[in-house]
Amino acid sequence: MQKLMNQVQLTKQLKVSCESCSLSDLCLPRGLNAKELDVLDDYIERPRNLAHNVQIYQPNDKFVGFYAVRSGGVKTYLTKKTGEQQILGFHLPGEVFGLDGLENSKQRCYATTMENTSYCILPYDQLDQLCEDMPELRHQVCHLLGHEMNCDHAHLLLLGQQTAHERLATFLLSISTRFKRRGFSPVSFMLPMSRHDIAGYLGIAVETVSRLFKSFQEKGIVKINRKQVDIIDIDKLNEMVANCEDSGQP
Amino acid sequence: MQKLMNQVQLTKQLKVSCESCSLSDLCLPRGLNAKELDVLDDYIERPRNLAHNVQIYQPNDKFVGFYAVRSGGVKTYLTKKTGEQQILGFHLPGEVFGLDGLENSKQRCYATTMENTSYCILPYDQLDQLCEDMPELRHQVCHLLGHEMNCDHAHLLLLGQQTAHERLATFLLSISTRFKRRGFSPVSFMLPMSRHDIAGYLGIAVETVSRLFKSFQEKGIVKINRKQVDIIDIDKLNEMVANCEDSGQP
DNA sequence: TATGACACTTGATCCATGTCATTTTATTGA
DNA sequence: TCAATAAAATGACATGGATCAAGTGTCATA
Repeated sequence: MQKLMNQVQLTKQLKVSCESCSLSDLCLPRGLNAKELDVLDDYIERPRNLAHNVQIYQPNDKFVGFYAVRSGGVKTYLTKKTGEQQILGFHLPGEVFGLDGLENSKQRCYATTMENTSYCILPYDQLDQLCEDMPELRHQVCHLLGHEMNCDHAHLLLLGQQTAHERLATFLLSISTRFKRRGFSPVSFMLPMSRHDIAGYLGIAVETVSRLFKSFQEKGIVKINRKQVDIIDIDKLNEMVANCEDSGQP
Repeated sequence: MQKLMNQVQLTKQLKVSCESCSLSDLCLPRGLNAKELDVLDDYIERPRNLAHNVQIYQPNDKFVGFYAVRSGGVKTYLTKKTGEQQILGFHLPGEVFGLDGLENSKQRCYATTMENTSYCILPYDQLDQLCEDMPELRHQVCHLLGHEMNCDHAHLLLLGQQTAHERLATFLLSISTRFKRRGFSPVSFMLPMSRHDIAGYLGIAVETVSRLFKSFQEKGIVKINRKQVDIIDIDKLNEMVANCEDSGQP
């Protein structure tokens, strides 16, 4: 019996369809009906596995399609000639990246794994074709693009107007929210990225990240042990960012 | 004869079709054939005129579609509760804005005119419908979205990794390029935005903008008179930003 | 041509972060 | 188990821009 179960699970894993993927309702297929999902499914290039710190693409690489993270984590970034990286985004399981290739069918930034990572590819030509007959998919793609854009805008506000304290608090809350979304604890998690990458995302120095983590800890807001984060006082974090974005709500 | 000419011109102006618009090959219709253009044309809401400093939309307003600037200039921005504005983009004639509404059919940022401005609206529902039968339009929309995204990414690099000098140089070169694109002088132009807005875009203080303009002028790079900019030494400007983005090219 | 109102400039001062140097801690691999 | 290496933390110091506080110029309106 146990053996049979394993067999079934193995088959499912081998198929790795969107339908069987636990992340599908966080990912691009969200909102599609079973039939639509089935069509889309046929075109998806099934998960590839990469080790830690492997480059997935770089500027001028041909744009093949959207990438969906299944496990692990990916960072996208631009660099200065002097080497500094500006991290554009961290991409966790269920999230999509690679949209920067849409403008000219060439990638514009770098994408690199932050740990052992598996991902799917949604080839753009097929996706585009499917959009012709599937309004729902079209909307889903636009929703996704709009979402990315709004994330970038929030990131611009962070880099342009927030203090280092506010930036780190915003960052922790963002990661927390995303763990929660996947059904994990929003107050106790393992960061997938290095201090260096956090600094690159927040536009501050690594040393500042270290010092701020220490300061947050001393204030009893979080407990940090290397990459393990435990949020002790999430209200305090929310308070810290209360003035940061004015969404027009009261 | 003269009278007839005027009559013809008047008719064309009244119609204000994309076909007759001098900006159409910079704008969304770029790349569409005459027939496609004609179909699109029917759906476009014809130019509206607004005075200086008028709000076009704000967060939570219903998303109606894309906006195309015909004349004047528009800024889009987010604000902190304390009032600071992070300018997300300046939108000059021929450029499109309002894409932030794609995520949830609600605008997420503010859009305000910077001078007397006229613009067209491309209603989203119709645009989406047209995309079904017009692959070229679909590609054009994706191209546009990709472009916006890449602009935001360059802006992130600017805010996260560049010095104030580099930021201002990058900004001047960007405006210069966009004037050139429209067929105007790339070295002598009138800025449509205030010092305050430049500061908000670059993530620095107004005072710093003033001092940097002065410093650039003393170095013989530009001549600034209020909003009138004359670029004296564009090579120097390019030099200043040479290390800023590494596009992977040699 | 006076009178605000506002945008911009300039100067003086301060401080939040960056930079550089060193130590500590974790990780890897022989 | 012990280097060897890399990542993170810490300390001392420097500084690019922010902030605050006057000024000056410009434009609109009466």
